[in-house]
Amino acid sequence: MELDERKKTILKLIIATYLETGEPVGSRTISKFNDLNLSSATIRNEMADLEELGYIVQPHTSAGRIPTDKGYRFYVDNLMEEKEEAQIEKSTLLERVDRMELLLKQVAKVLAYNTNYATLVTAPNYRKTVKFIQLSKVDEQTLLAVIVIEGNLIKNQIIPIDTMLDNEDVLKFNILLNTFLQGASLEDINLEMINAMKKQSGDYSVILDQIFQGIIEAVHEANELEIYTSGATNILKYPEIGDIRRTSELLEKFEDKEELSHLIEEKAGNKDESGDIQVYIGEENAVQNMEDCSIVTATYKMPEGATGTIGILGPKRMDYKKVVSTLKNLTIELDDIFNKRKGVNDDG
Amino acid sequence: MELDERKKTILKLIIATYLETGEPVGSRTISKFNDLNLSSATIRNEMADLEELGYIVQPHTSAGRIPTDKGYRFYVDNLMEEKEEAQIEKSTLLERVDRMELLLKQVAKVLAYNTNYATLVTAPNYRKTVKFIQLSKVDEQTLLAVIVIEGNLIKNQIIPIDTMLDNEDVLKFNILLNTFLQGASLEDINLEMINAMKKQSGDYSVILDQIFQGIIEAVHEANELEIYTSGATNILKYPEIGDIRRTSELLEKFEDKEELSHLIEEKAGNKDESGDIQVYIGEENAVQNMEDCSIVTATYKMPEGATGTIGILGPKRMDYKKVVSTLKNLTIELDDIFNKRKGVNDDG
DNA sequence: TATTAGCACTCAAATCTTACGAGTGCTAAC
DNA sequence: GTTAGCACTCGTAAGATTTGAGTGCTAATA
Repeated sequence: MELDERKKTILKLIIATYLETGEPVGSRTISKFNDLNLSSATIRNEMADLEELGYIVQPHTSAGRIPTDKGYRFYVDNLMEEKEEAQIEKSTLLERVDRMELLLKQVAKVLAYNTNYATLVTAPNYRKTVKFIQLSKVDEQTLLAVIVIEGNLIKNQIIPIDTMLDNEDVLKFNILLNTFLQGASLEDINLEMINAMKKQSGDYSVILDQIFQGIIEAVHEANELEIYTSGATNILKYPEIGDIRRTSELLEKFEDKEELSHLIEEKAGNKDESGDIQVYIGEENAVQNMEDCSIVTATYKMPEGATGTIGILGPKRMDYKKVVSTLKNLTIELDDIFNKRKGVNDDG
Repeated sequence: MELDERKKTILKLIIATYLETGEPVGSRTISKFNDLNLSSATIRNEMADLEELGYIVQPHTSAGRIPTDKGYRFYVDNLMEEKEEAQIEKSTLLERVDRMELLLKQVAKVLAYNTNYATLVTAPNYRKTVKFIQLSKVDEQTLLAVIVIEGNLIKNQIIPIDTMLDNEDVLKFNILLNTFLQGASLEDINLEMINAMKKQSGDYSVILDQIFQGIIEAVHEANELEIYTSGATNILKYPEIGDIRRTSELLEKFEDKEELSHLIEEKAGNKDESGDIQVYIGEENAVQNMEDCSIVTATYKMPEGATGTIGILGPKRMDYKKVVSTLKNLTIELDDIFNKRKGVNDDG
């Protein structure tokens, strides 16, 4: 069943009004809009239709209407025109972009600051290859492995050793490690490669084991889907999300990166074009305690084709226009940084 | 005015009961304790005295009594005997202690897990000296400085450069940097030292500036009072702390490391013996929104005399016994790690 | 003199009552 | 197709009533 123009207009007005006030919207409120020139009775008839079609609902008999998930969905897909907002955040984002970790943290922060919602940012899912390895002797019992992953993701690993090593030995190890591992990704580092390296290392194969363990740990850590969040406490600002128990459970969930990554990964599968906006409203998130929340995400893209996600979590009653335009702007900026700027992902 | 034995017993029973139930404690409840053998009327008289002395108070005329800050204080100082609890957490803590940062994070986590309160851990205030510096060339435009601070606190700094450097140059820089900076603390790195180094570096004094900037930034960062927190959302579990607004403000405050450090630094000044427990009850924390909270901290000590703090933040009505014993146990473990174990703070 | 039984009193919390009003659906007239 | 009018619904807010836990005081008791 298609909605005629008038129904669309009325639905749009209802949702827009509800987004602003948070109160159920009555027929008289809508009839007061000048450009409509309809009495409240007419609006009531239309509203009854819209309710029957499942776009709006009455919290109780003698109340105005509020949007259903379906109503929100229709609004987001068909009725909402995006705000073309001034891109104010530009200047705040541009510092210190030389390390991906710091950059993404900053993105999460900026987003939280601009929207007042809880935000999350996933690192791009690119094939994380080793750019550079440096093994150093910190003291007699301790080695330090520094591993720089493509994108300037830096991992440090302390490696305790039993055997005495002189600087000469460490230098040899460095050459060995870099020869084999530079450009390799986690999947490349298999038993075969390890054995080949051990063979070349001669007497030191025992210590090489220790070193490997450390390095694999570090690379593995880097390879996990990393998520950065910010503004989690913003969740508490929206009482509509539920009572304190539910809110607090949601908050805990939000701080559990493990769980969050499931939530996001699943969604990210849908579309891969940079700038694409995905909106998940209420029950569309099949997660407990999230019936009154919406998640809005945007995909950003790196030149190699890897994609990542930035997104916000807020109440269903949220300023979708603003959120979408903010996300779009940020995505554009991110694309810009990744594609034009030097540093973050230098193919050096 | 001194409290006689019976008043002490009654006060202790009142507070213990209130800690358990959370309800105001009436005279009849107390009179039911077998070993007391007093009627409720007698208890009422005693209670009236205790109220006059300021140890307990009635929330309203027809209610039982609850402890005042003064009452809690007396309880903590004089009435509470500590639980000698089995030290269950021992085994969980012992992994990966080779980097101070990871260790302290883990301490915060274990503490939160064991107490169900929000926890915070400050790094020891020892003089952070440079143990080791490694400058590496990651690619043509990028240097990476790795700085290991005493205690295996590791900082990475990406340094973009304009000038071409070959490996020979980098090696020279490394020798120069380590010669001057090893063992130096932040305060030692002054203009004089920098100038001396520049003089020795010959042609490269421009690039040295860039390197210095990076290193100073990293050392500076390491030198800040670092605070690790965990279990912040536990604050939401205690409705007595206030309505949702106050709780959320408190939560935000708790996540602001800056503010937290003030809170803790000020307290830490009091005592310096390892294992010392400090308790701050309600208004004793002159901080907004914390009137219904208590903070319990313990001081741990490193062999060189540096001290740090571990502590919890919870509602005034908390299980002080358990918290104190948990903190004591953890402090003992930390002391143990710092003093006997190798790695975390090796004077090598 | 310390303790206790008894009793009137207080007051928060729970329950019920009432009034209000925003908003609806329906019908009949335009 | 639109609208005016009206009876109806039901959540909310403001009182009124009840209940019960707990007190303070007084007079009797050991």
